[in-house]
Amino acid sequence: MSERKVRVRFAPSPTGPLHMGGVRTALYNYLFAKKHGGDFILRIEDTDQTRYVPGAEDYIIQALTWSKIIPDEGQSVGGNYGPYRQSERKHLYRAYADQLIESGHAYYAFDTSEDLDKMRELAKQAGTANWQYNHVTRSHMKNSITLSAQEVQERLDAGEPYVIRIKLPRNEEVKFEDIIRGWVSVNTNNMDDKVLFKSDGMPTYHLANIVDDHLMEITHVIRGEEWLPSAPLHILLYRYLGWEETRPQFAHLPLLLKPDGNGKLSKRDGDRLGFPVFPLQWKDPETDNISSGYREQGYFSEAFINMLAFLGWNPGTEQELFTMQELIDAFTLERVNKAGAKFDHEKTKWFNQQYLRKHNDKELGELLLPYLDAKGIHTDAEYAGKVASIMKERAYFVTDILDEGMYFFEPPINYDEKTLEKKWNAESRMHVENLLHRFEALEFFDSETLEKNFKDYLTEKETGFGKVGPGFRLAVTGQGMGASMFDICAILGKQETVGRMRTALEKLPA
RNA sequence: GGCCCAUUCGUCUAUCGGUUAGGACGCCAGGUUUUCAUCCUGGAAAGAGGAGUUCGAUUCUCCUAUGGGCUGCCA
Repeated sequence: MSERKVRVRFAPSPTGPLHMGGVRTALYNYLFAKKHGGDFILRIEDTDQTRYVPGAEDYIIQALTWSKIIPDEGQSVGGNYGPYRQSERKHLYRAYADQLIESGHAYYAFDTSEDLDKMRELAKQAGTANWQYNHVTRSHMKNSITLSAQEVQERLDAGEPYVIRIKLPRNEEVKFEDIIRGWVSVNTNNMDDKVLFKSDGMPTYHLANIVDDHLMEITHVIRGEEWLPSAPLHILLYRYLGWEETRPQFAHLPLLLKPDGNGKLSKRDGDRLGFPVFPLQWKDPETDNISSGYREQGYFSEAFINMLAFLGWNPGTEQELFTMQELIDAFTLERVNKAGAKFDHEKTKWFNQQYLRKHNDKELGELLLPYLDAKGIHTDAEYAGKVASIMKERAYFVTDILDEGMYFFEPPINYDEKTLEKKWNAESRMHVENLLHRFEALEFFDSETLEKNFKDYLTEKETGFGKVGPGFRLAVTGQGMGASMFDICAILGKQETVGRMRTALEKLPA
């Protein structure tokens, strides 16, 4: 057992915006690293130049920054194991592919993509299993196993395109112990001779991944379940490269599933079911299509992260609200589930509501200012904070406070029609008029005074709340429901309140 | 099709052989509230099916079913 410092990496491919499943993978890596006093490394796996999407790498960094998953090493922060972008490490990989050829664990293959497509098509038409380049079929293909050494050399010298494939042994059981899943075993007869080095001079994921993890001294590979089938190949690569001693341990995470039906959560599901699948908004550089993001939808990153942490992991206690530090302290890979987790948007909203309540009124007031500003309303954080203090208990998002409480910031322009129809009549009109006069005479305009005064009025008139309240609310807020009228009036202040009552008496039908 | 992985309330999950199978979201009912929301109380709701091991299986093994992943010179 080595005493190596824990080093993990998150290795996304910049082929588009990072989706929430990717953020969770990054999060688990981060939590594991911090829990063990280790390093969290961000490595960009851009070996497929055809799928490169401009802006994707920047998006990944911004998404992690917003999520407060901060890399210790990476292209943007530096480190002693760089570069951290595989396209800039291109020169490193070839030597390892050559090493594998020399040791007999890899070979040149000259078959073109078209050749292979044809083979697959033929197999499909014959109704047989998928065609694979493996220990059986390789003896019928153009490669350095079937061709003479001289012909191979001639083709190489002539600059003919080729790839380098791993040469898998026959009928060998490859076993490894996954931290989350336990022992996993695959027979090499069921695996194929994967391409390690492409004809464009770039390594494939398989080679680059192993080489980089080794060179960067990665101790634990924590990645999605979609990699489980190729893990045995990676095990073999470590063995053939002579790196078994320092081979990282593997942990394959369960997938995030769509809320309804089954299958991996995808961008489409978010559009279809009305929730974001991306942490940040993303504008597709080609189509200009916009995909919504949690940040733009008004989620606190802490709520988003807390929710993600619980999708596939739990601490075994009944605590559900965790700060990042608490997550770090509580996290263990052993408590990660094996089965995929369906995403639940309702629970996500609930998490946000919980975090909303954790903020004090002043903080909420400050958070409201930019939204108010956007509406052309200029006020101060203190006033917005007062509004937040009585509106926050009915809000899931900061913006709910405005959606349901715009009347705090501007007088009602329209009055709720239903309430107008049902509750506004000669009697309620008279009550508002009477209240107006009483309120005008008040010296103090706090909630308690107003309530007492209002109730005294009810007693005097020998009437009930139901006869007076709705009309009063309508006159001041234009709404039929909402927070305590006394709180509302106290915040609006005497002048504004009586002014609105007066306006209502003028504007509303007699 | 083949290989691999998985399977507890609608959803996220607890349980590491013996529990009235617990919690949370959501849902329903009642209470509080002038109203809405909050809050409080209560309720409905689960071990895929079948064998085996065991004094005893949700828990261990096997089979079946179902679901998922992979099966590219993509990651």
